[in-house]
Amino acid sequence: MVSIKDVAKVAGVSDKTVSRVANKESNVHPETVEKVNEAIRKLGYVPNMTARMMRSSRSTTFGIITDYVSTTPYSGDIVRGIQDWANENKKTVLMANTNGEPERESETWRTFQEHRIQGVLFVTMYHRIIDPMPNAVQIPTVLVNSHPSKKRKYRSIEPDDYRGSTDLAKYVIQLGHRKIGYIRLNPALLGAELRIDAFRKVVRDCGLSQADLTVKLGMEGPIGNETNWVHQEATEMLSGANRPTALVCGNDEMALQAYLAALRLGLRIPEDLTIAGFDDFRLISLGLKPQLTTVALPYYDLGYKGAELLNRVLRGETPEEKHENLPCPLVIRGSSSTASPS
Amino acid sequence: MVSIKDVAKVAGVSDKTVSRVANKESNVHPETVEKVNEAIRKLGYVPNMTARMMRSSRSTTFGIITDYVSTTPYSGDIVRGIQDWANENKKTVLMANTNGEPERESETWRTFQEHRIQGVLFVTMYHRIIDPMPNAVQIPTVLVNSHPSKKRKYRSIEPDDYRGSTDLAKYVIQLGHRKIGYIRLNPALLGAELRIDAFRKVVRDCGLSQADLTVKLGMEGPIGNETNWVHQEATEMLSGANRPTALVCGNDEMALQAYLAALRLGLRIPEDLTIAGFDDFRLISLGLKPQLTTVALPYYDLGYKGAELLNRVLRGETPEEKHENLPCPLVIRGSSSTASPS
DNA sequence: TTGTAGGCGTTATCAT
DNA sequence: ATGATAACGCCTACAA
Repeated sequence: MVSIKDVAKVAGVSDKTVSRVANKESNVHPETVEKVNEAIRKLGYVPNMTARMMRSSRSTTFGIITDYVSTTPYSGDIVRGIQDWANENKKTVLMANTNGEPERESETWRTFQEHRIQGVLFVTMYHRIIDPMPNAVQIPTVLVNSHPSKKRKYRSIEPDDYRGSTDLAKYVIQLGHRKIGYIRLNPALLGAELRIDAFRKVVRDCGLSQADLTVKLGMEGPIGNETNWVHQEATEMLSGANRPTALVCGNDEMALQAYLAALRLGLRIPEDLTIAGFDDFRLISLGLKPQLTTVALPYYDLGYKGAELLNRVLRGETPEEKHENLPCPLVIRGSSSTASPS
Repeated sequence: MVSIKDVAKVAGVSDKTVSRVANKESNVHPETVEKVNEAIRKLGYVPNMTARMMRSSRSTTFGIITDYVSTTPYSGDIVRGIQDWANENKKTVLMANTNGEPERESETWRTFQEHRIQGVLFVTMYHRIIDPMPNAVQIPTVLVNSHPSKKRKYRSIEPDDYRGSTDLAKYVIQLGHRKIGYIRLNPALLGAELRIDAFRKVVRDCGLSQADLTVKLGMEGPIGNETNWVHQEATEMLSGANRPTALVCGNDEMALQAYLAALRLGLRIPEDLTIAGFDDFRLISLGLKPQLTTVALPYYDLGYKGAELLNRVLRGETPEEKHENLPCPLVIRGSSSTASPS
């Protein structure tokens, strides 16, 4: 490989001068700069980050640890967000996936240490409580899309499920719906509780009785292999004479099930029934016809702002144990409309 | 940071000996190994890859370039496949995403050169023909999920759309269906042609007349912002007296549209109508009820075997311009059944 | 404005 | 089986 010395020889200057030019330092004679740059071009010299990093012991690499398995497709947007931030700020990104296996997680921490990484973004595919690496590792870390367990101190950046669900509830009630069905998310997810709590609170605050809100459990069991009651529950809920005029689902996958159930019962959406979901999984939310009203998960922003947060942490600008909450915007589409006067 | 010299001092040996132990070289006295390892443990020494790489100029890092935008969620599985292979083979993975922007692509090549990466996996989110980086870069590269344009020589690994579609066509015909509808993929996708060509050939080979196969275009326009005719076309196709008993769609997104259209027409699936898709986007294929028969895209394997192929290339074990095709397995689920005797 | 000396942490080479 | 010395490519510190 062509090194700084080769360039120096061709340009007829010292290697240090080449270094200066390569780093765009001031105090180099313009003519010299020109000369050196020409040599660089001629030889196709590309600086060696490895050497640069070693000498200055200043890394510009972030590590990403994910726990993806084949579920939760759009959570990959978190990584895109991180990469965009990294690209804009001249950082490089080293990535590893644990498949959720603790052994691979600790291997990864080790590898990242070996590479003298600046900091780590620990990305989970769904919103939950975690406790990364029991064995002490001292690389600065930010949790993305998860909340740290009490034991350790980590900064985190998370979606504001509670607020998003509040907005959705208010919207549905403002549409005039007074009989509302709600099919709950798997309780194993942190979002499940936040979303139903928020929804219940709004219902109460708006003066509706709890009887106007019918809540059913849609899924349960281990993530990725849950039992799914949604179609059945929705069918039952929508078959009664006193059926709800709006059916809210814990997420878009469940909304799809409810949607199918409604169509099979001959209900028109949104004229006869308003359906809404959560997550904005576009394969579903944009795939349905009419498209699905839903609360979007800010995956991309979680990544982008997570990287930003990590950067602030590295510069000592952020206190320990700081948690950021990112808004989950309500996306209104065709599956919801005002309650028809019945 | 604690270095090899610190360990040497504590263990009372030379730094080279520590190096030997760290690299598990033979010809070190067992007692010495023990002594050194204890010092390593005591000091928490972690080797510095940066320095190691510099000295031996042997990199163990693969670069991944993706062109993801927010569409095509499951293509992230390609990356998972790569990461799994990398993990199993002690490679590290540097990642960058171009968002499809050429400027970012060339920045990325540059960055990878700076990091003295071993090789690059160029991953596209959908199956298409590409021509990476017009400006010559000499890092060994394997294209994953795309086919090189004629101009340059690249190895590639791609899904066998043709074969997958052939299997699906045979299956549908074996079920006894004689009137078949087919809604085509956006012609901008490489898979579109492969899939319809294969389908047509099987129909011909099985002695059906072309009149028994009704082909409609389902989507067109720029990827990510296409015009969608599927629901409309499906409704039309299924409304006629002489309607098809099986409706095959270019992918699962389109199958969802067809599914909804069928339900709205009061058709039962699969009793009245067999529906099949392509891609196995599980949010849809497992979300529908009954679940969708489809041809799976081997995303994970593309990544895993792509990494494997790159590794072989790096070891000089693979000739130039070699293309691998990976099978797209037919996944039979509830949305398909034998044609009812009408 | 430019150059020299030295060292970052590791491994290659050659001795012992 | 172990060690001494040099070198990888770059940058820091200092000098000219």
